[in-house]
Amino acid sequence: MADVAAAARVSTATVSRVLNKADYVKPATRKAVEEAIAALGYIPSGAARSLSSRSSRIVGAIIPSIDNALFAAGMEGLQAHLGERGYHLLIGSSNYDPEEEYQVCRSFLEQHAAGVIMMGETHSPDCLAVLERYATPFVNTGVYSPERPYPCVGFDNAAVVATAVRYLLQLGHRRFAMIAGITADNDRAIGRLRGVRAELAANGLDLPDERVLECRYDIAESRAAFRALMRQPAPPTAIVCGNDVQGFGAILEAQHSGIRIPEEVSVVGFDDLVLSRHLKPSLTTIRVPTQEMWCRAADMLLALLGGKDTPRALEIETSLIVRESTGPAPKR
Amino acid sequence: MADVAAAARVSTATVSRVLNKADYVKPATRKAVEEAIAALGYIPSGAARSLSSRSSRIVGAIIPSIDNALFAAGMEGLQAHLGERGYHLLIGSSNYDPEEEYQVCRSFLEQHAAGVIMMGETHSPDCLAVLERYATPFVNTGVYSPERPYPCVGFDNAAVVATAVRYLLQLGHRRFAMIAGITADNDRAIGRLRGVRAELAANGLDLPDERVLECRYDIAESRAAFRALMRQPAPPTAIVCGNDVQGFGAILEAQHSGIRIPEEVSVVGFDDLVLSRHLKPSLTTIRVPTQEMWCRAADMLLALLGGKDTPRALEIETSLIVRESTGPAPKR
DNA sequence: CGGATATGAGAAAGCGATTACAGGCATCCG
DNA sequence: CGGATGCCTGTAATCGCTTTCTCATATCCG
Repeated sequence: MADVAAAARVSTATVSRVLNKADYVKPATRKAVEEAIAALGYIPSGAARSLSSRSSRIVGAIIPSIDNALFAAGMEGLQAHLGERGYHLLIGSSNYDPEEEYQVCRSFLEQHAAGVIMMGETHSPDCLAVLERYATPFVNTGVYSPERPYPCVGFDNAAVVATAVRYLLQLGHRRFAMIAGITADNDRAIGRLRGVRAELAANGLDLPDERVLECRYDIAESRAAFRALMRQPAPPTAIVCGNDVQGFGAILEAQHSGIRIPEEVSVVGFDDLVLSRHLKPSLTTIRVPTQEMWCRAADMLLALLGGKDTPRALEIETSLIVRESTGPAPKR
Repeated sequence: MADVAAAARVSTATVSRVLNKADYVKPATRKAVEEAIAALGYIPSGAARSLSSRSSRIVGAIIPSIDNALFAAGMEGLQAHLGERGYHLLIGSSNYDPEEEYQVCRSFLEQHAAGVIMMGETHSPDCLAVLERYATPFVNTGVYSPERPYPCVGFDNAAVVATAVRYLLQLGHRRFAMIAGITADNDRAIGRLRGVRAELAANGLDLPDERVLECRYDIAESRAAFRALMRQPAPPTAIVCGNDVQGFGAILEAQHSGIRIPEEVSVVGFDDLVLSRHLKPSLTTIRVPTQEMWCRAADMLLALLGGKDTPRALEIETSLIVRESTGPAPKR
């Protein structure tokens, strides 16, 4: 910076003013500084900046796994969105483990993250404590709980999945099963399971434990789960999956084992990944505008950061996308 | 840090020594400091650290797109690998544009990245210049060019794709087509196209322009490309795809339009994504150990950083995975 | 037992920015 | 024409840490 200042024959303070757009700087001076910057190929030091200004333009996002089309798409959108606003995105993955989430969070704070966006609302006490201690605001995504004190952007997983269940009920299905995500420490997975149970109960139906299989969001495991469900003495006529990847597993396993979807069994997913519309049969699912969700979460976080007032809970609209994997319940 | 020092009744210098593992610190002193750190929930400032030590434990990775299963998996592995070594990973996407790559690179340098890993070997001159100016080492991945001066970890795309072509030739195929990635500014896509052309030429076969369709790594576009190829007056009997996503497009389009794979046409992909083995028919492809590639690239970068000597070009082993999407050329 | 040699810890000078605070110089007004 | 005002720019302290000196103490050896 001193080099730039010398080249432009000004002080470093003036260079700083040019860099930070603010304040009064005579156009001629500004031009001279900008030329010096360009000529020297100068890149300001983010470290020195955030040290000196006690603020960084860094936002951290913690997702369960980068290797998941849903989160990857979200990060792609979030990065672009933050980039346009002059912020940098730090990405970390928690592997669905609150302890890992806490560690990632610490590393973000080490980097002076101005704010953090996390998936879900189940966080370790340590994590919340450290965010509190460093006065770092955060937003939960993928969940909508206006009654809780934490800012969130998302939807009510239980309520949303219930719409899919209602649709299946209308089609005449009475024997349901669920391929659920691992519910341990995963409020979204828990919510979806609870939503299915509740909606069925409201209609006088039961979802017995043997028809709820938990597995990871992984095609091979989901295929195995689907196979196991369909081999039961009285197989379900409708299977609700925790997300689209599990839905893919069901459809692909059906293709391999000759089970006809939706004639023998209907399948619904959750998320509406790109592939869902292309499989055969295409997958009925819940569309979640992921990128929008992350961008709105970023907006909320930036508002919190800027001291602007903002609603502390934002509901994201989802919709049921009916495709080929669901149909009338087979006659028995 | 001063608080910690006060609590442990030592100087900040000693706290620093404890934090940085090195130097002589009496066990009792070390223990006192560590307890103070824990008690106060102290997190050292990465900014101050890298400012003061003129070095950071940050590595930047620039990939074309986060929203691509291949790169996402790579980043997942890379992050874990770097994390184990006490490094942080910064991820940026270039959107296949050298100018964007340059901008991402600048932002990494702003954050004092100690080194950078980039995809491919086609970079803007500005990008190379700025890395040079800030004495920041980098490694190219996904390519193997020992004759070039830049460190790289990957494979020879042309040579690797040629193995798939040879396999198809053995099956009796003579009329080839290719669904290639967009070749502009993409040396991997160019290499794969060149490899197919060269291997065919070596066998006296031609790959006319009308049987080479470029499209993005996107299922919808690839489906359209497959459809277009199969509607030609004399459709190909073998289609080489630029990557697995394009292969998925081919298989899914075939499912929808009733074209039988491999009876009517054989399809090969590239990368071996998880889905490839689960589709029906499953996709013959080239397996690329992505995570290993990125981790080896990280190792090379860290060696460069640490001044250790290391080969400056490392070849990653790939292999042809034969599955159901390829078969003998149909009799005409 | 005295002086050389390790060993452990502190003082203080930066690292590269930001930002009060201060001040120069036109301009403007009475 | 003098002083107030406002625009622009510079000086220097500061951010939280690392790291070089420096020094005190403990250890060792002849």
